[in-house]
Amino acid sequence: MAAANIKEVARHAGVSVGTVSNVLNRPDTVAPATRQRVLDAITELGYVRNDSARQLRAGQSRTIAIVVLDVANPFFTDVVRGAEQVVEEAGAMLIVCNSGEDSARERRHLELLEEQRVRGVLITPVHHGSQPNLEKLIDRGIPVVLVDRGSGRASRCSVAVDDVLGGRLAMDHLLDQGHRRIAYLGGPFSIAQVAERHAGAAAALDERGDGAELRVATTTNLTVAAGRRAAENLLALPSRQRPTAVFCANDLIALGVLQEVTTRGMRVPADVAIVGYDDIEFAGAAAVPLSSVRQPREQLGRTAAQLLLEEDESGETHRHRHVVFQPELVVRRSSDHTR
Amino acid sequence: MAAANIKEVARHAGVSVGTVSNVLNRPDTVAPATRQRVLDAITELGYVRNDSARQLRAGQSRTIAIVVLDVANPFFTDVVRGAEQVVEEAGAMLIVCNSGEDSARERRHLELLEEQRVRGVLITPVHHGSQPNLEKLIDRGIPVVLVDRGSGRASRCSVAVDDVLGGRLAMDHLLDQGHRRIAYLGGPFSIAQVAERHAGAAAALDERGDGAELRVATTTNLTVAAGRRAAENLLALPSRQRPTAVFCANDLIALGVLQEVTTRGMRVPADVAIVGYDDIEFAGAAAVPLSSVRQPREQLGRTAAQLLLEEDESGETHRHRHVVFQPELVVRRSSDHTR
DNA sequence: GTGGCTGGATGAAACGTTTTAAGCGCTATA
DNA sequence: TATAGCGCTTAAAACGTTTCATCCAGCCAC
Repeated sequence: MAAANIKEVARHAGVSVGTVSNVLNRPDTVAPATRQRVLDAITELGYVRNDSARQLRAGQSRTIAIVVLDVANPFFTDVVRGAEQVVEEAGAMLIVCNSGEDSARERRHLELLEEQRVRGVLITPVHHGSQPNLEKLIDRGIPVVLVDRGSGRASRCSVAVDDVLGGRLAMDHLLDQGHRRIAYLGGPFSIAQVAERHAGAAAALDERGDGAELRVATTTNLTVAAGRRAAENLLALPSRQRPTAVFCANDLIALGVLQEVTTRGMRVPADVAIVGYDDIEFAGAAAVPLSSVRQPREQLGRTAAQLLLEEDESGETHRHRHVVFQPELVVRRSSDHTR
Repeated sequence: MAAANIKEVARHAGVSVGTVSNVLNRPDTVAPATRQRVLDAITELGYVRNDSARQLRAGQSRTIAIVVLDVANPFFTDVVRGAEQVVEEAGAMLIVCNSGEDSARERRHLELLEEQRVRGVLITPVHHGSQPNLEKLIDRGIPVVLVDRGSGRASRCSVAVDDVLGGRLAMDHLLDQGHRRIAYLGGPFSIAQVAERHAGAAAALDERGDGAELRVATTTNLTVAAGRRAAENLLALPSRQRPTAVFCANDLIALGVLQEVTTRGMRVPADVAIVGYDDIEFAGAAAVPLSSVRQPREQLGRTAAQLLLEEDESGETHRHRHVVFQPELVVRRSSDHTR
């Protein structure tokens, strides 16, 4: 069956195209009898609106995009679910794009999204600095909301969790536990979260000033495998230099470290204590339940989507907002042997 | 800056619209000097193609959709990553839709996708039976590939892992370990995988015929929380009836069971052995490393996307194919105390 | 000098909607 | 009997591309 268009429907129902369009978009402006005839024709022909034509005419699509660093990271999947709720309530559609922490892919996605004239973009950018393609979207008047990045920039809204505070919480806890040789694992530092969590940890350590030291081991990305590799190097150190505690930039890294440590027959937390970040669902179910810094993930997504819709509706009068949530430390056995 | 269109670019470069279009789509058919002038105009005006108009004219979009049961399930995120690779190589774009195991949402998504005239759809349907919206897509000539569902249907391609075999592997293993009271946890049974894994387990048990029994506990969905709830009920049974082993329809359920069992101070595998399904990344890192049936997830996604592109290109001459992969049992401590 | 060919550019049609001004047949009011 | 207003429908323009038939100038072969 060839795809029927509005014209055929009109012919079939013995009305004009305009009327069919009205039935579709403002049903109450057309007489009941006519409306029914049109609806019958629609079902009979199996007519389905052509969204391209619609969008072309409207100049804008009804889809909102979210560009995340990693679709397979439970942190982002939860953010996506939160955003989804809000977007669907608003009758729009959310499409998920995966930059994979690769800024070339991110650029490609943004280009395509601009071509598609999406209604708005939620994004956790790969790099902190300004992204030309992102600026271009904004110039074009497409609302952009930064997710999980507290930008003070005036040109866009943002939602974020205070990563510096999160780093502090983790570090204070480890210091309280008596650790003095501590490592921070994560990377690349071009990812703002990685840098800020570190900054918080470093600041907390400085303020204590009790001679504890913080060693940094940079990873190439934030996956379980990367965590394992980083742990290998750390554990190879002579025991006098080896850190007694590790603070990881996210839970995937932390799980990798945990795997490597136990594989080598060392004990957590006795030999090495571990604190992760994100408190993903699997953290509590890990071999040794993982201490982690919890973030309100779904709420992050919901709020981001709300800000976006708000901006889209209010247009010129919109004032950009920056919402910052507070993280919370969840202590489990991986950093506290009394549990 | 107002969105410049091709007409303005043409005026700016002193050529016709047709020429600009040629520069964009067949650069070699236009004289180098002219081409350069056009390109300059494009960058100067910040021109970006309007995809709606393009699609309208072309009658088809360049996006391919994948509709999954749960974006937060690591099984599907890996399938998505596999599909993504292939789709992007082909210069198309993959959009991810989440049905959330809800058939109304699935329908809504399919409607929108049809309106968008997507180039093809990869889908793990919520229900096994025929989905009218899916049939409609196929009628319209849009290729559909079933993912993780071995449909013998002639009207579409499919990729799947042999779930019956997977169920067998798990059950044979548990029987080998000496278990005689075994439970199967999962649901709803309207999800084909849930039903087939059970069927495999039941068949294996029948063939042995050594008086072992299989109790079924149905869950409302396939999440960690559901696993926990189901485990609560099982563990409340008097110890003479309580199963000594649990085979779970997926790893999320299994992790939930594991959490509940350990929370109650019982031991895995001594008191209850557990086997999961999917072998997600977190299975090996669980409190008690989880035995699980492994599936080639990324390959599933890649193959599905390949079949789709193949069908899209070959058109009428295409013959539908059904690719079935073999699962593999990974035994870890949760079902084998000797490890 | 004519005819044909070629590389390059053009103009117009077409894709399927939505929107807007205008038209039509009525009834109610003056 | 005009006139205004109302409810419904229509025709046509517009959205921004791509494509295709056409055209033109220059060149070569005869």
